[in-house]
Amino acid sequence: MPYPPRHHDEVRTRIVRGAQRLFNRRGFEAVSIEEIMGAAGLTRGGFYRYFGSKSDLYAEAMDCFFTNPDCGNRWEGVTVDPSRGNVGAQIVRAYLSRQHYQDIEDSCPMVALPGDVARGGAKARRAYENALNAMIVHLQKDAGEAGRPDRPTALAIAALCIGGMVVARASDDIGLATEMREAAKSAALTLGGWHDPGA
Amino acid sequence: MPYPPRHHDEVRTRIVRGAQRLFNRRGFEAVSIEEIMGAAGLTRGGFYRYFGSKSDLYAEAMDCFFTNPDCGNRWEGVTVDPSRGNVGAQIVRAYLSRQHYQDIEDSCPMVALPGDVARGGAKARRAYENALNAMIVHLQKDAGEAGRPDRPTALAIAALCIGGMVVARASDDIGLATEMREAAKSAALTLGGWHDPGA
DNA sequence: CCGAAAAGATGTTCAACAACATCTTTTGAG
DNA sequence: CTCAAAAGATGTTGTTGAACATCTTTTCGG
Repeated sequence: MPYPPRHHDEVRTRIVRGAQRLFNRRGFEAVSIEEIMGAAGLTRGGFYRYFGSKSDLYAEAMDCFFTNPDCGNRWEGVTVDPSRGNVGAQIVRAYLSRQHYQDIEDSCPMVALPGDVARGGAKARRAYENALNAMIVHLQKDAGEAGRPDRPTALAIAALCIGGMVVARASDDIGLATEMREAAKSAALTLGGWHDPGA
Repeated sequence: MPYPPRHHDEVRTRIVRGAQRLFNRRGFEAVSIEEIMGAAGLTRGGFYRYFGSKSDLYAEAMDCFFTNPDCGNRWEGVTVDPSRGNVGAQIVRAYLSRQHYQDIEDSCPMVALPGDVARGGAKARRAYENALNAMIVHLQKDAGEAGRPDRPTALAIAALCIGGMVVARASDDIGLATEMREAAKSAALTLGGWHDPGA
């Protein structure tokens, strides 16, 4: 069997990675299979050797750094370092950072795609849910002395992170968008019991 | 000039109303002009007598009950009554209600369309921003003795309302969705200084 | 170095859509 | 009652898409 067994997986992840960026930027409907394959350096024909349909790929594009450690969502220098403790606060700051706000293509899919997902099939919604659950787990993994937030609090923090960014991205005035990010960040840090050293 | 001058406006709002529902359910791209006009009882031809393009209509479909009192977003019996005081708490409860969660078509566009808007033109983003600003104003219109929330708090409450609902809608498990709505509701009420009488 | 299988490129089909042009109907003003 | 303007219906065009079939190229095992 020609081609090393790695090759198929390599190309496959290359397709998914490119598709993530395209979906993040333009949404599910507006992206064509031809573009997706083009981003991976291929032409449309081979697509169905890797995925049963566009929707199938979509669900896989929901992978984010909460579910997949090496997914590479780092948002320009904003990193989350588990060894530094207080993971929850780190996540909040990274999530609502200016970098994440600007970096549409490498955005967390939970921010960029919730509308499409809500309208999509169960498979996409399950993938979204996975990412969300993973985020909750991370938010509760607080190693600091502040104590872990309970589950309802962790859910509210997630809502603030995702909601704050969604709203900021949908606003035209960058001033309002910034205000929203900061307000959500501050509220989330307070909720978590993590002190808020301003911007 | 035949046709009473009212007629044009009547048909126009009929088109917008129908388009809102269609956009809420299926998003911008997936809805065709033919469907929009069909929902208004017309055929596609007349569309361009009312709107310059599909995008123009889209911006108008962002109208919600924060910007337009008689927009009719009432979510099945869940009403906001300014005379009953504590408007902020009423908004939070209505916004994160089961009814609003289920009533996709009559949903607040800020929940249903932020993704499309973020990807769309400046006109749509300005319309979204209008709705958001109007919501903030209402959230600060607290008439109770609890005192008005300050602006950052109002922004955070809005993020919780919109974000909580967005995430709930994108999740597959209705249990998680409910949990999220309740957690966001509780956190928002606490933030506002309004007591939280549970579900 | 050969050939089979995997990978990828190209072709086809059918359907949908936006935008606009043009034709037909409706309506109230005079 | 008439007619012109507004409203609405229908036709046209050019484009794009998903899905799948089929052809060509690449690659590595023997």
